[in-house]
Order: sequence, then C-alpha cells, then structure tokens
Amino acid sequence: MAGSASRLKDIAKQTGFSVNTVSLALRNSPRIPDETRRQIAEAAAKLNYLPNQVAKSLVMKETRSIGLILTDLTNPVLTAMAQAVELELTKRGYTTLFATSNNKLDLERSLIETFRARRVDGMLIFPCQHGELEHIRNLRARNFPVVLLVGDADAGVDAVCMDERAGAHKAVAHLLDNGHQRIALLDSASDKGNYEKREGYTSAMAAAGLNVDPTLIITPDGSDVASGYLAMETLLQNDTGATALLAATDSLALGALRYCIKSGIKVPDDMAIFGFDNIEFAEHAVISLSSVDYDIESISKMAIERVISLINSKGLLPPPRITQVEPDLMIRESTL
Amino acid sequence: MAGSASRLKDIAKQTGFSVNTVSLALRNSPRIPDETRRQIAEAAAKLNYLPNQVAKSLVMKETRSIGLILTDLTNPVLTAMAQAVELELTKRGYTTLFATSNNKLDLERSLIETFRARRVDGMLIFPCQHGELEHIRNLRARNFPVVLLVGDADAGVDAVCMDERAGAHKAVAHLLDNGHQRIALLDSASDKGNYEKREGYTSAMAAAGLNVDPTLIITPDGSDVASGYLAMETLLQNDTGATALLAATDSLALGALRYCIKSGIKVPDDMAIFGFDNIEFAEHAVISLSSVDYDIESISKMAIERVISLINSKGLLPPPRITQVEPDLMIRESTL
DNA sequence: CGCCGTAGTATTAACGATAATACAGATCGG
DNA sequence: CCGATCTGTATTATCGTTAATACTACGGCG
Repeated sequence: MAGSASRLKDIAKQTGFSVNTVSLALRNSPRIPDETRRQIAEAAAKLNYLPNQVAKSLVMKETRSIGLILTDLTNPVLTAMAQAVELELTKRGYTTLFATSNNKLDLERSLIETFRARRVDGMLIFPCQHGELEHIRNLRARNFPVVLLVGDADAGVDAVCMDERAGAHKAVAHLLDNGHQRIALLDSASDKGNYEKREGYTSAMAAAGLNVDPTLIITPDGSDVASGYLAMETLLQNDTGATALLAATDSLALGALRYCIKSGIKVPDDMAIFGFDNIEFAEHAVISLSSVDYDIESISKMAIERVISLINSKGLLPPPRITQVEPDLMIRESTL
Repeated sequence: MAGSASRLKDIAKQTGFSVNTVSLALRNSPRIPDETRRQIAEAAAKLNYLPNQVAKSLVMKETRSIGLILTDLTNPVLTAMAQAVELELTKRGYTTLFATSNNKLDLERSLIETFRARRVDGMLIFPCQHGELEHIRNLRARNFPVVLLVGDADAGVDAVCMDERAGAHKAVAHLLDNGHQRIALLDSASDKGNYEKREGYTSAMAAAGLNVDPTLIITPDGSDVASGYLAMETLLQNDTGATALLAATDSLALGALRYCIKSGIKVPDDMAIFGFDNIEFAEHAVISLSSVDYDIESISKMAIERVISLINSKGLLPPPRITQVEPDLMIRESTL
C-alpha cells in the first residue's frame, strides 16, 4: 500500500525539491540540471513511483485511451478486429476500453455515454444497426472523434470498412459466371436492417437480368453453424431448385455444408456454397470453402489512423470521410 | 465543443447555486429540497451535462474499471473469456480495459504497469507463462487485486480457472478405457513452460502402468488448424503406431482430423481424436469431435466475483485462493 | 559598480469533481 | 423570548498532476 501510493509529493519530500521540480525532472525538462535529475530519478525508483494517469488526464484533457464498441465477440471477424485494434493502439501508446453491445441499440447508446463520461479521446464503433446512427451522428456533431467499422457512403460519420455490398455482388456474379441461376442467400443480418449483403446479391442478380425469387432468401435465426445447418434444411424443404448459395458468414456456410454432407448432397456439384469473411475454418473445412476475403488487419489499422487523425485535428472536425475497401474472392473447392 | 464540455460549474452559473449544491443535487442528496433538485436537473439536461469520470476517479480513489490481459484473441477460448468478462463487468458498472500480451512476457509486464498507472481497481490476467508469475506476485504483494485465469495450486496469487491437468487426465483415461495404448499428445503450449496438459497426459498414462514414449509427444509450431494438420503428418511419419491422440486445442484436433480424412485414415477406427475446449466447430466438424468441455462463462463470472471481492476487502488482501473447476468430457464421433 | 539576463527552483493556479466544515435563517421548546 | 436544532446552501480543502508565473542567486557587461 505504502509502496503503491507514492506521489510526486513523496519524491519532493525525500529529495528536498519542490513538487514542480520533481515533475519537470521526471519529464526530462532541459531546465533541470543533470545532478538534480539524477537525485530525483533515484528517489523515484526507490519509492517505486508510477505517475497517476488519472490526475494527468484531468489536467492534460486527454486520456490517451480510445473506446472500442463491437456487437459481440462470437463472430470471428469481430474478434480479429478487436485483436488488430488493440495491438495497434497499444503500439501507439493508447489504451483500449472495450465493450460489446450484444446487438442491443439501447446498450450501444449507454456504452457510448459511459465512454464519453470516461473521456476517451475517441471511439471505434461497429454499430449494431447500420441504419440507426443518429446517436453516433450526434456524437460527431459535438465534435467527438468517432469512426465506424462498418458503414455506408451516406453514414454522415467517418467510416473505414469493407464494402459488404461489393463483396456479395462479386460472389454472386462469380456463381452466375459458373452457370448458376437459382442462387440462394442465407443472411440473418437483414432482419436488423443491415441490408448491404442482400443489396449486393440483388444487384448482381439484376445485372444478370434475373429477378430475385423471395423463396431463395432464407433468414436464419443466428449467424452460427447450427443456424446455417437449419437454414439449409429449410432451403431444401422449400424445393426452390437452388443450385448454389451465398451465406452471409462462413459459420452459416459451414453449417450449410455440414447439412449437405449429412444428406448426401454433393458440394459443389449439387450445391455450390460461397461463404463470407474467410475465417480460418473456411479454408480447412472438409470441402474447403470459397469465401469473400478481406484484410481485417489493414482495415483496422486504417480505422485507427483515421480516429487518431480526428483526435489530432485541432478545432472543428473535418467533414466525414467514408473509406470502403473492396474485398476479393477466395475460390476453393466448394464452388469449383 | 461547447456542448460537450459542460461542468458542474456551468450548471452552478446557470442556476445561481454553488458547485457543491449542484453536485449534491445531482447525486440525490436528501439535504437538497425537491424544487432545487428539479431546477438543477433541468439545467443539467439543457447543458447536456455528463459527469467527468476522470475527475471523479481522482477524488474517489477508484476508477470502477478493471484491466483484462489475455495472451491473444485468436484462441476461441480466450475470445469467449473476453466476451464473458466484459459482459459481466458492464453489468456490474465496471469498464473493461483490454490488452493482449501476444505471449510476450515483457509486454505482459509493461501492460500491467500501464494498467496500474491508469489506476484500474483490479486486474484479470491470463499469464503467458504459467511458471513466470513473479511480477504478478509482486503486484499482489503491493496489495493490488489480481486474479489469474489460469493457475496452479501454488501460484501464490488468486486464480479461478479450469483444471487443465484434470481435463487432459480424464481425456486420456477415456481413450485408455476404450482400449487405446499408443496415445499421442499434440501440445504446442509446453514449449512455453505450460506443462499442465502434458502432466495430465503423463499421469493418466502412468496410472495405467504405461510409460510415456517421447515420440508420441508432438509439439506443433502453433495452435491453429494448419499446425494440427502438419503435426498429424509428423506423427504418422514417425511411425509410432499411435491409434489415438489428444490435442491441446480443438483447432489442432480439427487440423489433425482434416489430415486423416485427406489421407484416408478412418476416424475413429484407425485414429481416435480428442480435442480440448469444445469450441463451436468441434461439434460441427464432419466427424464431430470429442472434446474436453467446461463452462467458460461461469468461470469468468467467478473470476470477476473474486476480483471484486478483493477490491472490496478493505485493508490487507486476504490470503490467495485458487479455484480450479474440473472439466467434463464431451464424447462424440471422433472417439466412439 | 550597478543592471540585466539566465539558470535553477519555488509558488500559485488550474483541471473537475467530492468531502468536510461553516454559516445563515427558520423553527421549536422551555 | 432566547438559545438550540434543523434546513438549505456556501466555502474551503483535497485528489495528483501540469502549466504559468515568480523569485533568487550569479555571472557578464557596459
């Protein structure tokens, strides 16, 4: 207790210098001569001094911390984002305050307030409803640095993200190129108003002159493997004549794949399966999975650079910029 | 800017009351009459007042935040822990400061210092080297509340964790019961001095009167699926006559499983495979994977309860307690 | 020899909150 | 009708820093 609670004042008392001199010495001010600095450093070491960041933050009006709000960590993509963000922030001397909204808008709102009260210097947010951004726009309107990790051209807030629409479009276009016409979509996100992938699907179909058959669009209950399994069952029961599908996540795709294997449906011959996010297990599935691929690490880095540049922009924030990275297709056995 | 920066002083100015009265009113002190409270609340709302947690922390000498240090987030188990910890802490009004050590002891040390400087009220740590805990014991010696998320009976620091040794022992015992004698171990952690699983393996073999054949112990380069794949290849090349294996993680097990399927080795007939951690993909593998299973959520909750109880223990910390939860076996197709 | 710049250090004032204490004016009991 | 209690509010100190300003020698220079 005594050891942990040492303050500038204690060093001052020990050395006979004033608190301010001690502070300057420890911060290597040129005004302090070497001998004084040495004495003070010595005393600081002996007392096991550790500067109190809380006090420092109060006077400096910056905490060197940023808030990261994701929907959850069950999704490997968000996990990878959290990892990349934390790594990069630590490297830059920032601390990460982390929280998950569990896809609840109210919780998201209250987490934002909590972080604001804690005076984080900026926030990175993966919003749970891509269309419900009013509270985040408000934040920005108060000149608070925020960057979204998923976003639209008209978000009204800075964003650095993958272009989900383009990814879905590309994947469906690929399936069309391979001769498929009855292409299903497994996407649970669209019930929360996150229509990007669905729009990409639709636009690709439209570009090929095909109307979208609503029975080809399945909305699983979740985004996990089990949901994909059940969704596949549903799709086949509907007897839609689908010969290919795009799943909104690799987990869904892996579930669908598993159902096919269990049911003796040949992948890719009877059913081509396209995943999304290219997680580790996609590559290593029994039948390796084609997937929409993008570099999460570099997106995360760019997002951090953006939020830090906003933090450093003195005065008013610059107008929001949306950066959408176009994903690539990773073609594997499941769509050959 | 003006909007975000409102302080008690501003409300005081608006309403004509003193700063202290405002503070008391907003904290619902009984000494403040309703009418005054109303006026102050109104002004606070109009000014969009949000208490400054930094200032509050300084005077209250508590931040209501705890630091969570994991090795990384690529491991689904740690991901689940992070998720569970964050959820529970938020529920209890704490904020989570999150960081990963990337299995580097130096980084772990410096992260601890960073969190200490930020005056977190306590820490939850998944140490990267289970035998290197001196720096953490030092923390505790300074009366700082720490709880390990993995640990040994003689850690000298509080710990709430799964009993890896018991888990490995049980799994191997199960394989022995099924008639296997040549049982391999795939474990990359033991090169970092984390011998728990290996010890469990050894003790189970010893209990069956079997000596451990070192060629049966493979140390993959990592803990991911690809490493498991390569490790399986190595194992077979060594021509050890192994008929079963225990992998230290499900990812390794899935990699091994994949190699077997590619090579026409029948699972479980030619090779029984036991995984560890029971992640989602274990259940849904082509051949569903037996795995050592435990309730991460409840362990995380207990760990949080422990650290909070340490925080609330006024005066000296109580002597450290180690709680080890014994895992169960989830038996599936891969070891039938 | 007196003035000035400067090197080294100290003093004072923030930062935005809480906590302890002080102080008026009303109320009440004897 | 006067001291004592209570009610509502203000004043002051404090948390551990940094920042701005103030002082005190001392050396150089005209």
